[in-house]
Amino acid sequence: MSQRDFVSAEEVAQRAGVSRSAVSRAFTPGASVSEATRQKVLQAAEELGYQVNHLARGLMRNESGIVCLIVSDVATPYRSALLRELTLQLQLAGKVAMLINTDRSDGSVNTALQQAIRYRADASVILSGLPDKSITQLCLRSGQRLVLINRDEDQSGPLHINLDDREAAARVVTAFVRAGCSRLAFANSEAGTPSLMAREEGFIAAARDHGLEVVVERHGWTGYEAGRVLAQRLLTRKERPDAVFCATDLLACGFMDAARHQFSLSIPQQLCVVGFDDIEQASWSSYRLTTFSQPVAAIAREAVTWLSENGVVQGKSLRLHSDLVWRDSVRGG
Amino acid sequence: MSQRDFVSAEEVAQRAGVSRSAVSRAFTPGASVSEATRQKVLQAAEELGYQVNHLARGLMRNESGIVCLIVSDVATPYRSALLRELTLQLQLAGKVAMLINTDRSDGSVNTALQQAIRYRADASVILSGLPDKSITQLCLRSGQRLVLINRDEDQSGPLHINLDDREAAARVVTAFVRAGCSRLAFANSEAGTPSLMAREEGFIAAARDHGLEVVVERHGWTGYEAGRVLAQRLLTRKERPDAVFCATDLLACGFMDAARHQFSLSIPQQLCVVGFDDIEQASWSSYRLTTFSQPVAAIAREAVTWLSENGVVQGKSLRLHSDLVWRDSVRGG
DNA sequence: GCGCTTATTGCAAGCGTGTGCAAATGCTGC
DNA sequence: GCAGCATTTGCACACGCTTGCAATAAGCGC
Repeated sequence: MSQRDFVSAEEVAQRAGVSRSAVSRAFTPGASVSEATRQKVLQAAEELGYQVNHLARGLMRNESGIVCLIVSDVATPYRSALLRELTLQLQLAGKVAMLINTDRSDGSVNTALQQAIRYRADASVILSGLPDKSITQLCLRSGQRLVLINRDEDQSGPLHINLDDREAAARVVTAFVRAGCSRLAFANSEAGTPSLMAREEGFIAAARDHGLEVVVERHGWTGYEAGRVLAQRLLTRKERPDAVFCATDLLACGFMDAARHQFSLSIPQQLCVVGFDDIEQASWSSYRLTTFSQPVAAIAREAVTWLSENGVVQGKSLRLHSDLVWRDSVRGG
Repeated sequence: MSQRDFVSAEEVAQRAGVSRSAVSRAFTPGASVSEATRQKVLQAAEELGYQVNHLARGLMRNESGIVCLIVSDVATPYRSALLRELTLQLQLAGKVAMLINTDRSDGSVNTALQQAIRYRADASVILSGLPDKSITQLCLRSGQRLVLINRDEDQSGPLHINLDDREAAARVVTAFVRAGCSRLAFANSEAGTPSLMAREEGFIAAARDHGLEVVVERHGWTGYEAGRVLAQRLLTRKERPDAVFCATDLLACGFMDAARHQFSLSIPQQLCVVGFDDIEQASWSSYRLTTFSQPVAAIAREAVTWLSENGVVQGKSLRLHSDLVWRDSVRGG
């Protein structure tokens, strides 16, 4: 262990010629200190470079100020956008984000939550995977709040934030039929996330309402490469689809690239494509993808306000709306 | 404040019928406990859902296990890739990442570092911006380690990790002349980051060695949109460049899209483009961009091993090599 | 059983902070 | 000057953990 020597409140107190409690109070909003000593303390602190020890404060207050963000595939555009928004909002609310990267194994979310408990995080936000019920129970019992984003699976304690995936999928169908498409396809990943499945099911159901069948393919883990493979599969069918809804923009990008460069199809003339997430790349002029925007800012805002409410809060379930942003990958926008 | 009630070592001790110290030792690798009591403790802990309080442990051990990652523009492909690698390596090393989002204002890195101090982070890794020397001094004096990635600016305490930007830039020049290009341009952002400037200067210098002039344009903050603007500026010159080195892949993507869709230029026939970072999009078939790979994994590994060495460490400066990955945006790869 | 060494155990102090409580200080009106 | 009050201040304990130290238990050769 290296030499660690942070300046403590004691030293500040001595320099300012006051008691240690005065120092503590000077850094506690709303505490009973005269302006005079407050200034003395603040100056001494400034000179010494004192910063309140949040480990100790957290220990006393039983409130660490830490919020744990549990997420896999951080490097993915949608995930990182949500992450940015969350950290931003958290900082604005005076909290700080602890980032835990999970892989796709079941246990990894559990260990992440245990880590959150060890650091006595005020709350955890889960963006990927699903923890065992026993662990969530432990969290709630310990007084740790939980936010589940796009994880469905209603439990009673946590805050659930979901999108209107099914309705969105229905809107895609009407867009496709309005564009004159009839051979619909859905390109999904094998991840089987609730929100992805909701899009798939919603799409199939809405198509059926229009008397249309849907060809579904699933492959890989919601990335660009998977999109290419799905294109390979779907575009080589004898009845080639003329409209495909991709569960994700990343899939859509891969799909479009394969469709154009490998199958020489022109979009939207020969093939209409819709994605989901509205990642930055969807707006790039090589894609100009029609897609649904994830209301990341709203999600983050809802999450942060809920978890910084004081008093005992109860879980609730929010369903946010995702706008269809029209670009050029569907005819007749 | 909500009801917070985590289970403490005391309760575990009671249930296991041992003293509180025994519990502590059972969770401390290498401590002196008999296997029998260790098992008793572990079982009781399991039953109660006990997790060691790392706030308290950090307070005692003077070592929080927290490493602070300070970064702006998290949602950017290169940044998020580096972030992923860092969090991964940190977790492997038994540390946990605290993520602080900075904006581009000068003070924001400073406040971020203060936050790091407040949580008594074992170390901070700075991916964006540059802290005031007074703050870095405070960190080092307090025994907090500092890693600066691609920030140049040699100070003595921290670990510096940089790339061979100048050499890389020189390699681009030779690639361009080998492709028969003669009207070189450099597309940069206004950010003025040391590494970006090193690429610019290296490029100009190497071009001069070949008797070539370079047209330089700078705009915006290293994003796709800025790339489009730069294309606008550079491709409307009477002497239109036939080879452009973009300081960043993101710039390059914007540049390529504008060049193709707006100026109807074909790449690499009429225009050669090289980027930097090797973000995922660079490999997408709409771009197939020749670029330099950032050795993110190596960067993260170096950073984490350095900051988890024990004993007092001294700063050092590492310069890593970035490979040129050849794709199709330059003739004659 | 005894003396010896060695592995375990419990006690208690301490890490840096917040906060209730009582003492002290300042202020007002007379 | 003094009583009466509101505001400030310091003391001391608590938070949950680690760890040095002394005490106890265990093991061993005789």
